[in-house]
Amino acid sequence: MSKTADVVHEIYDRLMSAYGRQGWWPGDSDTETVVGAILTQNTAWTNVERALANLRKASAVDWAVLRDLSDAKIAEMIRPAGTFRVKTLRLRAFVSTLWSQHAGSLGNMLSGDLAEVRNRLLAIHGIGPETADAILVYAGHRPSFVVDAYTRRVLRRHGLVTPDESRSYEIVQRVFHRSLEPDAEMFNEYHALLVKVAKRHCRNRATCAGCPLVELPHDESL
DNA sequence: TGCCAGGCCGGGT
DNA sequence: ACCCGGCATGGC
Repeated sequence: MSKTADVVHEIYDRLMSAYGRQGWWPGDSDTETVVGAILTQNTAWTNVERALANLRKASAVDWAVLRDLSDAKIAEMIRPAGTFRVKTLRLRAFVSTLWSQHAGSLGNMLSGDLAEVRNRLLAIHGIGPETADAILVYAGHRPSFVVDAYTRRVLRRHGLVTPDESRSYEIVQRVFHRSLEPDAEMFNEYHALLVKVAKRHCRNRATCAGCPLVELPHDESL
């Protein structure tokens, strides 16, 4: 048992004890989860919710409906999410691939060999590593750890990766994959908990106090 | 008021 | 292999 794995487990246990289950995207359809994953790229979640509300009102959280909607209509509805022209094209690319390669079935698209499914997602214009993993975990219920800026920061701060290593998505993800059992439900919670703790405590030095991880060995300068 | 949010792409080094 | 500018709304 490596020391790294112990710390990775310890962090999870502490965050879960402090905050409990986050239950990200619990009642939403997998379809809405995918749309949300694309809309939330570099965007505050409150803005994504407005966009999703517009789509719901138009019954557009549906692959066939989205397929038949014009770019202009989609752009208008998702406008509150920001970068809406770009995201319209990204949704279009996803819908297009879903129909051309998977008969419009998300379940079909997300089943099969995990590495292959992930590579297929990455091949879609606008789906990068984080969005692909978010789709896999939160919509596909597959164990592929989501790495974001918060994740990198926590690993860095607690000495699980060097600042240099923390820039590599691959390296950061590997820390989790080598330390944890491949459990989609746990990966779901772990990522959500990291976002939670970082938002509360990592904004600046002053908010560090009270962090559930403050008693673990760490370097505040990171 | 500026900076940032649950990134990604394309072009340049 | 990295680094950077662009994308754009709403909240603090």
